[in-house]
Amino acid sequence: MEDILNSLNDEQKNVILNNDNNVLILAGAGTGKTRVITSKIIYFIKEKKISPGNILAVTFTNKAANEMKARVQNYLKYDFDLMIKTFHSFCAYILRNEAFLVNRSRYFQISDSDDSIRILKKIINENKNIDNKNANYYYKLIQIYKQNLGKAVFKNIDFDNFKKIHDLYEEYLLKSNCFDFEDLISKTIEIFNKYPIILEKYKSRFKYILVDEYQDTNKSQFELLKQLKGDKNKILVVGDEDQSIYKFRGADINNILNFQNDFDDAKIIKLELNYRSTKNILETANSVIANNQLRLGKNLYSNKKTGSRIIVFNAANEFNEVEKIIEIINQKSFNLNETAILYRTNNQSRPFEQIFNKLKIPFVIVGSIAFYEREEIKDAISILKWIINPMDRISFSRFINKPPKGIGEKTLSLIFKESEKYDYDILKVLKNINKIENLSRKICKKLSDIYQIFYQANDLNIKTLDKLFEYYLEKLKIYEHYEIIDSKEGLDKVSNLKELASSVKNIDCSEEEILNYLENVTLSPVKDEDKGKKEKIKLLTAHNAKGLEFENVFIVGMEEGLFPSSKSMEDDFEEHYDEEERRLFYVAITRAKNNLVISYCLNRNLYGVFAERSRSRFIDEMPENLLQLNFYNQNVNNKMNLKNGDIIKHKEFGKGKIIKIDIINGKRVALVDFWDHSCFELFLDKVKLEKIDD
DNA sequence: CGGTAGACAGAGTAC
DNA sequence: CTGTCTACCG
Repeated sequence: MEDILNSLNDEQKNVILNNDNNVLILAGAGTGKTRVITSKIIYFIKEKKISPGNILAVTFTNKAANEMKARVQNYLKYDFDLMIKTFHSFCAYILRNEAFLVNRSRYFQISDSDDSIRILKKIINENKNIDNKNANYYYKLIQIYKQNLGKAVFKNIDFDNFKKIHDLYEEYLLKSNCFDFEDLISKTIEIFNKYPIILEKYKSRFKYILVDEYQDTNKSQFELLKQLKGDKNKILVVGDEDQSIYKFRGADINNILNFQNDFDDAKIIKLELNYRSTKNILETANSVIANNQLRLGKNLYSNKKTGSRIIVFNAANEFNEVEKIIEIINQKSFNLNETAILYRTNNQSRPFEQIFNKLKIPFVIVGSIAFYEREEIKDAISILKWIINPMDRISFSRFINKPPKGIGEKTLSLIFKESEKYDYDILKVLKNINKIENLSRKICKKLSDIYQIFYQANDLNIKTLDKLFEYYLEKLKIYEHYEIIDSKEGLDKVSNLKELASSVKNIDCSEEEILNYLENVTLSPVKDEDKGKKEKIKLLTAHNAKGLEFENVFIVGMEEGLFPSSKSMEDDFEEHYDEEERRLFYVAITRAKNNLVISYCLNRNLYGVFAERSRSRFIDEMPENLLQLNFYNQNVNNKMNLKNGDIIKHKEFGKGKIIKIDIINGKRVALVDFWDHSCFELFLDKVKLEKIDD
């Protein structure tokens, strides 16, 4: 233990040695908070002789949880049951034990947002009398409603209409023996409220509750912590209000701002010594975030060198931006593996992918869970989900008609209706499929064939999950289904399915293992970053970059409307409307250890048309004396090198040919012969033209 | 029921 | 420009 304490600075030691209070550790970026939290756990176990089973540590990502677990176990050198989980997996754990109290079995499956939206689409289609809003809209409302534990918090919506859809959706989940993401939290709370004896069980078990990323907790997660926190146990939360960037999924920054009021004897300990970034980078970050009002306040300092200035440049458009970045990388000989490109929205990766591919520059898109969102992967997983939980309507609907065999909405409705006779067990419906009237002979035969596939699997005694996948994908003709689509796409899908199968070679086919696997896949799919360690540039969103660090960081697309995003600001027309976006920018800046480069485009293709952009307000908040500015303000039409004879497209006038380009009063004017109009003179700095190849 | 064409709307972050 | 929804036909 001495060695651990010695490796900590005074701020950090303070955390370890303070055990009498409920504590908020206000930990700035790069101040070693993971180290502190794991040291604390080790201290509890070794010095305070607290049994590992009495400690609960909650995080937001499985990655963080696993890291923490690994560090603690590595130090203590023996295996024990450490309850280090994400909010969602912790609640799933409780629900596996107590689900019957909310009318589910322990084999419940988790409906992800995609599944939930499918359910809502179905409901909307079947109830033509409801408001014609889309499924996404209702999904969002339902999540908010659940996060607020059933309090109607919305203004300006038809609550009765909403409630009707909500109730139908709940019924669907209930009959499917499923929970959605928010249910995991809210149903746990419901159980704790209804059955104090159950709550008491967990409350007395967890003597110490540690919470990571406290600034990201939402209303229901806060409520859950409040429930678990009794008179006798202590809570220690770690967070940074300046890194609260998950408002869109309900995170409430007030939880961290009000910690001292919410818990008695609460003490705040600040960690401000940053180990990550150069002084220049840190000072830039400090200046930017100082513009926020909603803060507890802290000022990071660094013992590292001053470092080079922050490069800020602009580019003609998003392709030019990529080219300039490549130039900088080459010029400065950045190590690709230590270089990250951060953007606000996922689709901004495109120009990078295109150009990197063309130039054979190795890259990886980090953190996209795209693999598990693919149609074919979800199909395959839905088969497993349905085996474990034969009530799961949404999973059943997903694979049953692939390849197409005439089983559509109508047949499904009949099957679901019939399932009422068997406690909603759809497998039993298939077993007795002949008993359904109004079902064509053909469909009946198909369904009973499918039943045979599932029935026979029992006799085969399949040992590992990959073999099980192979069996069903083969027998259900799903490989065939995708192979028949004679295109690259179909082949990609088959190879993705094979990849999925080979990723589960080591997983046993026991019910418990499969249950566990399905939960992991839904709550924390393995992300691409984990695969392969080859030298590659990382592409990722600023959100995904949280918690990571790189030698060299590029933050691109720093334009008004994009970063800060206009969408995000629509949500929030209050006083502090751009603060969340500023925090996100702050998170992005503080990822950089040594080199930081910021860029924006003068023009960007949106909806297929080039639109002029203006630079982000956040750029102007960076201290100019720390920057190396590289702006040019050449008009982009000039940059396009328009010349006589070029074919261009104008938004209003359509296509035309440039007859000549003149300079009038210092401005470039093009005379264009439009195909559908006569000739016009256009000031090139005023109009938006798109050059066309033909 | 399934496939497709053509209209239409729509760019945001994710457990 | 791209993905999604709708309407219609086989």
